[in-house]
Amino acid sequence: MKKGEKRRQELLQIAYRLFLSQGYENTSVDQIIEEAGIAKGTYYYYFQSKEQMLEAVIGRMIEEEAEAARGVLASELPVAQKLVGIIASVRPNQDEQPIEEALKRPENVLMHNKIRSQLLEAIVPLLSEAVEEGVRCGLFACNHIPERVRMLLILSSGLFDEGEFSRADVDVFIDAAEKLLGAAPGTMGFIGQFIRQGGAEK
Amino acid sequence: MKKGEKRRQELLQIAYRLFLSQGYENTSVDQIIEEAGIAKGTYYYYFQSKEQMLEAVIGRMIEEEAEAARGVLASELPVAQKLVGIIASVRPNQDEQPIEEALKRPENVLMHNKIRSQLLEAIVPLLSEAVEEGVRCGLFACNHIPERVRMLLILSSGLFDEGEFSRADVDVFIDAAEKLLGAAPGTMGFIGQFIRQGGAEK
DNA sequence: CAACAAAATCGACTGTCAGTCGAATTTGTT
DNA sequence: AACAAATTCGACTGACAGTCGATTTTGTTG
Repeated sequence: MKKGEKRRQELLQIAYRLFLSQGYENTSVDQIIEEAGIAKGTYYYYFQSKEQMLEAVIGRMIEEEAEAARGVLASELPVAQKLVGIIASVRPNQDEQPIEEALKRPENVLMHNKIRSQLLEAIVPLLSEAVEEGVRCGLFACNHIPERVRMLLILSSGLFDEGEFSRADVDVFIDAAEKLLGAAPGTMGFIGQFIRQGGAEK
Repeated sequence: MKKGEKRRQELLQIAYRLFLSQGYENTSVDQIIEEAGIAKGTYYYYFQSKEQMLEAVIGRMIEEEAEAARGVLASELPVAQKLVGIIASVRPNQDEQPIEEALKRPENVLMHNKIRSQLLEAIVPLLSEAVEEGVRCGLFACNHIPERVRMLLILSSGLFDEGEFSRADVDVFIDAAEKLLGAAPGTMGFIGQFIRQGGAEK
C-alpha cells in the first residue's frame, strides 16, 4: 500500500515531463516504461490506459494550482489582491514557461482541451467567490456571477492560450471584463500584466 | 484532370460521413478505402495523410457556409436581417442536427478544434463587415470591431458548442454581446433563437 | 494505329503502438 | 513453512497509418 503509490507517482512524474516536452500523442507508452525501467505489464497494472494516465497527470497539475488559489481566497488580503493572487496561481510561473509554450503546439490539442475543462471546473467556483466579495465591496456590480466568471475564463483561454494576439485584443478583453462584471471603467487594467508574453503581431 | 477530381470528391464525401458518424479517430483509412472500393495506394495518391484529408473535409464544409454568408452580406437586406442571415448560414441546419451532436462527442476534439479555428478565420471578416454597417446605422457603437466579433464567436463556441448550458448562460451571453458592441439593452435577444437546442440543465 | 508519357490504381509490406495475458517473483501474514 | 496478495515481467496480438515499386488505364502525337 506504500510501494505502489510511490511507483505510481514516479510514472506520473515521468509522463508529465514527456507529455509537456514532446506532446501527448508523440509520447509512447514504450518510452515511458523505458525511462522508468519497468515492463509493459507493470505500467498497465497502475493505469488502465494511456488516456486515463493523461487525466491523472492533468488532475495532479490542477489540484496543485487549486490548492494555492484556495489559500489566497481564505487569506485576509483585500479583494483586489485576492483576484490577482487567484489568477496568478493559475497562470504558469516563470519557471514553467515551457508549459505555456508546449500547450500551444498543435500536437497537444487533446491535452490542452482536457486542461482547459478541468481548470474551468476547479477555478470558476473560487474566482466566483472572490468576485462575490468584490460585489459586496462595491468593486463590481452584476448578477449571475459564476456564469460571468466562466465566460471571462473561456474568453481568455480562447484568445490568449493559442496563436497570436494583438494589443487590441488585450484592451478589448479588459473592456469586456469591466463591462461584464460591472466594474468602473479603467479599474481592471491590472489583468494586462498576466497576459503580456505570448502574441505580438503588429 | 477530370476523373481525378471526381474521385477526390467521392472520397471526401465518404470521409465526411464517416468522420461525423464515428469520429475522426475512430475512422480508419482502411474503412474509407473499403467503402470506396479502392486500394491503399490510390487513397494516398489523392491525400498526403489522413489529417490532411480532415483539413480538406472541413475546408469544404466551411467554404459552403462562407459562400452563403457572403451572399447575405452582399444583399440589400436591413442590417439586422443580415446579422441573422450570416449567423444562420454558420449554424447547422435542421437536417444537419447530427453534425452538432457528433462534434460534441469527446472523440472528436481534434475535428471540433480545426472547425472552430477555420470557421473563425472565415466568418470574422464577414460578420465584422455587417457590424460595421450596424455602427453606421446607429445600431451599434464600438471600436475594434473584428476583435469584438472574434470574442463573441469564441465565447459562443466555448459556451454552447460543448456540454451543457443553462438559461442564465444564454442571458448573460446576450448581455455580453450588447455591451461589447455597444447596442441598446434588450436589442439583441434575437441571438437566443440560434442557441436553444443543446444544454438544458436546471 | 503505334509509341510513348502521364495519370491513376493496385496491394503486399513495414514500422509503430496501445493494450492483453498468463506466468513468475516479491512481499506480507498467520 | 505455507499461503495469499501485491507487484512485475515480456512475449504476443491486433489495429492502423503510411510506403513503394509494379501494373493498368488514359490521353497525346507523329
